[in-house]
Amino acid sequence: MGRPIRALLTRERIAIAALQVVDEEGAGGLTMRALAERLGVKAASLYNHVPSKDALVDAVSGLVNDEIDHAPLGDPDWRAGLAAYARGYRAVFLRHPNAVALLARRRVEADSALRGYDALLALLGRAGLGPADAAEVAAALDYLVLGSAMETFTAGFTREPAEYRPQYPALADALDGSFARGGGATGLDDRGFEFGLGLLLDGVERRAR
Amino acid sequence: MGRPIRALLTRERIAIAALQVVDEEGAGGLTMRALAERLGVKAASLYNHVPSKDALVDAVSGLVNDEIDHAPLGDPDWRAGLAAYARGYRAVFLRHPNAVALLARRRVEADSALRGYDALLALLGRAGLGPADAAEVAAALDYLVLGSAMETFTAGFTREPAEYRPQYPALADALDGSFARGGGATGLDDRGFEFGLGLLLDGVERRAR
DNA sequence: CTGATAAAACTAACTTTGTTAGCGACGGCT
DNA sequence: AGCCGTCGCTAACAAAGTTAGTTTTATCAG
Repeated sequence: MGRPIRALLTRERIAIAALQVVDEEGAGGLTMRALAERLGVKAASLYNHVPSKDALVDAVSGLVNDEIDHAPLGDPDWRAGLAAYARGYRAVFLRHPNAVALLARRRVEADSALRGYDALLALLGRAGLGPADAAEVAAALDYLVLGSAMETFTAGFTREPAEYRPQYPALADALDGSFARGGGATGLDDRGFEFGLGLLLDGVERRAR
Repeated sequence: MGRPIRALLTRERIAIAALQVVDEEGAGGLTMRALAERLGVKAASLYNHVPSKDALVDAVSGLVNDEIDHAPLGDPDWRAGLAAYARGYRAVFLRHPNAVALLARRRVEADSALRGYDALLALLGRAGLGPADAAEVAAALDYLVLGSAMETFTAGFTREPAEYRPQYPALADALDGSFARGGGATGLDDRGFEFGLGLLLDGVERRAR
């Protein structure tokens, strides 16, 4: 075919398509050939724009991270800002559940990620925390968000609550009681996250004095 | 070679070796051929004991989960028991950092895992929580433990604090301040986890009334 | 305008890895 | 003793990441 009149690919277009594949078919569905086909191209052509699949995954990781909105961290009301930031942060991961596994163990080298942490720590400083305390709170917040995005909790209980009752009565009670509050399985995940977030916000307030 | 006098392999021995490989060389190093070589055997022989690599990963996942000690959940002092359980839970993941990614998105079907959740929820009931509240606390605890095991927080900051200062002053302050408390990067991770755990325990106590 | 160079697509092929098929020696049951 | 199932082996396939080399075309210096 030779070089086309107009370039068919871009590093960015490739990354976007890759994220689509991951979202639609899971991380396992992301193969260079499948990705190429979606872009109307052959697999080898991707290597004119991306050095390796590993680098491609990094680019996808960057795309997802860029969806995180850091603006709430500038809110003068630190409590509202922190809550909004944490919820938005989590929402991004929930929008790309299949990508979480890809992102989790990657290094944070991107400038935007570092700026996000800097803004988060600055907000905690404004809330009245010393630097070392702020670091611990930021870590705990990170754990809560990331953990809730991995969502092993309700994802693990695939059967009906009643089926658990004979062997695991406390588990069945908990699932029944939680479902009664509405929202089904995601409702429980959401409330678990909100519970943790509320504790964190209160904890910041208490430690700030 | 033909059948050996004494069977060389067992499903269990294979899983143990697989976990060793993952621990030593990362999840990417786990190939059927590498695993077979470690066991003094050829790759195809593994399939006499394990139906697929996916099933093997499940077995590895089970091994790690079995390391979690559920005994503290029986402690009559629920607060001490819950803290010990959470720390032990997290310690297992920290002992197998490369395995976390394998475990995270797997279904919880194993009996031991369900029994663990049942015991956890029963403990929360003894602490005075209703079933729905207990479910939320259990979820939040899961998020904290899992998130802290994934450890993206300090793992992301590979440079010296001073190098961050020009662009990210609040981040540099936080790292400096945290390192002053000792323990280096893991110290920060530990304290972040302990901070979250303390909040959770206090939150349970408050909600129990 | 022309020609050299680099970009960007392609085809073909190599390597690694999961997996299957079929062979053969050996233990254990009838 | 004889059969059968076990269990390791060799050989090979298919899928997937990657590389080499070809071809066409944009770009830019002169």
